[in-house]
Amino acid sequence: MQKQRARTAPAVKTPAGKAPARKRRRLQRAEREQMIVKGAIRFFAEHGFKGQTRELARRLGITQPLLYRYFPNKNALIERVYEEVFVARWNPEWETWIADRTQPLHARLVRFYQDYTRNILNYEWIRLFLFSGLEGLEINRRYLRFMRDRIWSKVIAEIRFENGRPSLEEEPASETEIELVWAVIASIFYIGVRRWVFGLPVPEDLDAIIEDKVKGFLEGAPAAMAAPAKSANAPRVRPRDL
Amino acid sequence: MQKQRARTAPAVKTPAGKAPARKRRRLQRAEREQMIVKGAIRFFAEHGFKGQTRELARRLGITQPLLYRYFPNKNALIERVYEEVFVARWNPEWETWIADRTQPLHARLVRFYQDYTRNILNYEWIRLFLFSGLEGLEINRRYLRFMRDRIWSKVIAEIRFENGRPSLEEEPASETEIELVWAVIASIFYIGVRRWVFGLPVPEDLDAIIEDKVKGFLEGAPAAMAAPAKSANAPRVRPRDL
DNA sequence: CAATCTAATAATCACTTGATAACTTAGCTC
DNA sequence: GAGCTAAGTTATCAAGTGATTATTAGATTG
Repeated sequence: MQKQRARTAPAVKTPAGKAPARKRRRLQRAEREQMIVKGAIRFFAEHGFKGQTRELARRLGITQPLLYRYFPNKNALIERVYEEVFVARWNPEWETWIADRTQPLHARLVRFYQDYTRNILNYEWIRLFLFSGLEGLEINRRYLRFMRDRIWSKVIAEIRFENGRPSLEEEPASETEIELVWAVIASIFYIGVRRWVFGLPVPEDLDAIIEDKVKGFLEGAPAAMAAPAKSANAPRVRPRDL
Repeated sequence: MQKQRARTAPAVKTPAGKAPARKRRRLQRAEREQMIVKGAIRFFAEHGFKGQTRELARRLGITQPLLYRYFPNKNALIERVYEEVFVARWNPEWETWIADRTQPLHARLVRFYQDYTRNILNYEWIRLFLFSGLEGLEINRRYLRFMRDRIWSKVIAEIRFENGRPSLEEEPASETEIELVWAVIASIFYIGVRRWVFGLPVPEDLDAIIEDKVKGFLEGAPAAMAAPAKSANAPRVRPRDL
């Protein structure tokens, strides 16, 4: 709670020719909005969500209050950024591809992983995802849950099917299985972290890397999954502090 | 440049019994300093370096100006946090262990990687390292350079020696070699990211995982390194946007 | 080309936030 | 236990920062 000082109408009077008077460019509402969102995505990916609205406006070449004509507050703009990057870029066909049993599993997975990689392996996605994770934001958890429910479970189901093992309804996914499926994306994600967080050089031919990973995955995973999970049900401890 | 208003001495007069008057606990200078540093490490690991000094002070149970009796400004405190986490925790023996040819290479590497993992796989290190990377801070780059020069190069040198290949003086480390050495730590680091950034469960037995990774590394790396680097000298492109 | 609509700006508010200066007092010394 | 030293607090500054209000002006319409 903070006391609201009674706002006395300030009676603005332009001091007749003083400020540099920026040339005012008038855009269609939808067009300007899109421009703001696009700029905000880049801006927040660079500076995190604590980046300042004034600085964002400056980079967009507009005044800061204009942002508030398009979004009620800063948080609404941030929400929109998430929507645009994590939700709108989600390809619903991924689930279809993975489950399409007219194709060999290897081909399905390579197709999915390659397309998914194109989706997330860019400056904006990687950094925004990290920022949202570091702040413990709900969007981040939601995305990870979604990924697990929609993608990983399907991948596991298909591998089980391929190897004549029980369905997920009969036997829920083990930690080992989830772990193995995670590992593929993890290594791809980490390429992005190295590139856009640590500024390190990264390998060139992503498609080839993904094909390698999927190959290794399909060679090793089924056996590991079928095994009675030597450490899968072992207690999970915390390495150190907390 | 910002104009400095001439500070008129405000002649503070305590309003004789008004504030809740916190019980003042007086510590030795060194003791208080250590307490502040320790609290700051945790605090900045949670909130990033944009976390506010007032909030930090509140969590320490002290007043905010007291911080400025120990550090000239916020940045000095941040520098100290880095010093404490990234520099002071560096174990100079690591380099010795790796190069100690009285021991088998496998044992040396397992010993190093396990100890190094204990060093970095904790809430504070992982998150502070990410925050510093996201902000593009010099400490981050410096650490990575240091790691490459002091550790990776030695690991590569030892593997070369083990396999009767030319020394690093005769033939500088290839991208492939660096890539392979990186991969081991990368997968360990990523366990920390999953745990302390994304809040996901992680495998329990780190020592076993590391032993596996080192084993895999020593089985695969020498051959891959010796190969004429099929993609090592290939141009490195950027996946998408920038 | 004047009327009208609304995108865009200028001015400013209320609160935040790193930092400083003046004042207070815990606790040690003799 | 008076006096002193320095650890700690109170009050406050000035620039920063999200948000609001009143005004200006670019484009479209008839």
